[in-house]
Amino acid sequence: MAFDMFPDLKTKPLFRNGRTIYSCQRSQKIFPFKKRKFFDQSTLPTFDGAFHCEDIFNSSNKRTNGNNMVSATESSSSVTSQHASLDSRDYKVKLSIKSFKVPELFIEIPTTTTVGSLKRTVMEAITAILGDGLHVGIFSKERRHAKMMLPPHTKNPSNLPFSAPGGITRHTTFLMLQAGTSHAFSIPAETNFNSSVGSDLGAVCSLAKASTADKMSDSRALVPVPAIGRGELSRRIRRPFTVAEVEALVQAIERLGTGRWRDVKLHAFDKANHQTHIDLKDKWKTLVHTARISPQQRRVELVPQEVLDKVLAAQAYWSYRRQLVKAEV
DNA sequence: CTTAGGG
DNA sequence: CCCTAAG
Repeated sequence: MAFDMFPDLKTKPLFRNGRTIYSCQRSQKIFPFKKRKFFDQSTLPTFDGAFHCEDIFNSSNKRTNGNNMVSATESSSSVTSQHASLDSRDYKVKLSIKSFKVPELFIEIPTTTTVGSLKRTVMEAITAILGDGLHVGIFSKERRHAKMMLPPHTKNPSNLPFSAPGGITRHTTFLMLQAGTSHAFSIPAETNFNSSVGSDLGAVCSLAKASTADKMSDSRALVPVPAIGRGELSRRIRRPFTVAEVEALVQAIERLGTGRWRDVKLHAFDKANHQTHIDLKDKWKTLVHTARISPQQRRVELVPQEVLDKVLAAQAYWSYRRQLVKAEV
């Protein structure tokens, strides 16, 4: 069986199964990535840095000609191919590729790399190598570890290197290549540990973040990627609200109500805090939503239930007041 | 520039 | 978080 890294684009798509097709629509914007859910739906149950795919030609389609030959790369990957039937007319193929690796890919990554820019950087590097013939998409799956498995008595683990109340955010970036057939490889990517603490007062101060992203500082740059020159496309780095910030927000809303986000920002948050009044508004929106859904539907309990109760109460109160005001007019 | 909502 | 129509 012939192996070809990137089969002809004109050949029939190998994976017609809806669950194994990864279409990378890059019609408008490549980012933001909101496909996270895509991976969470157990789409890739065995995707632990490895790649797995399979396709079985329906036995009814017996007269399959050679165009549907299964092809895959053999570069440092283990491929297992098995014919379900010895009958040549009954052409069934089950292909499984695990541990697909791309050797020798060095990418310069600036020390201040964020997950977002890292995806962009990798994207550009890949496209630079492969050219325009392939569609390249990068998806990231992130996990949040709210519980750091600390001893019960360790209330405030401020002695730990990275002990953000919200836990450590871990990112894993997957690269999906598509060209008739789907190849994929993954790279572990970790950057940006955000750390911030809030005081007991209303004001919230943010500490300098600890960045650990210069692991590749001395890596050979196979593909020179401009570290700058794409500022317009970059997003702000994602900095999840800490519990302290949420509490400060809730207190401010209780006092000022919803709809005065600028004041909320001014009163409850330190001037230097990175969260803008828009962020506060957005956060309140998600807080209300979180408070309304059942605890089971929430992911890791970042915000204490007690605080969420206050959210609901405040939201109900100010929502009611708004109705009154509107009615009086 | 701030709000308010959808993206 | 971003984008933006409306105040």
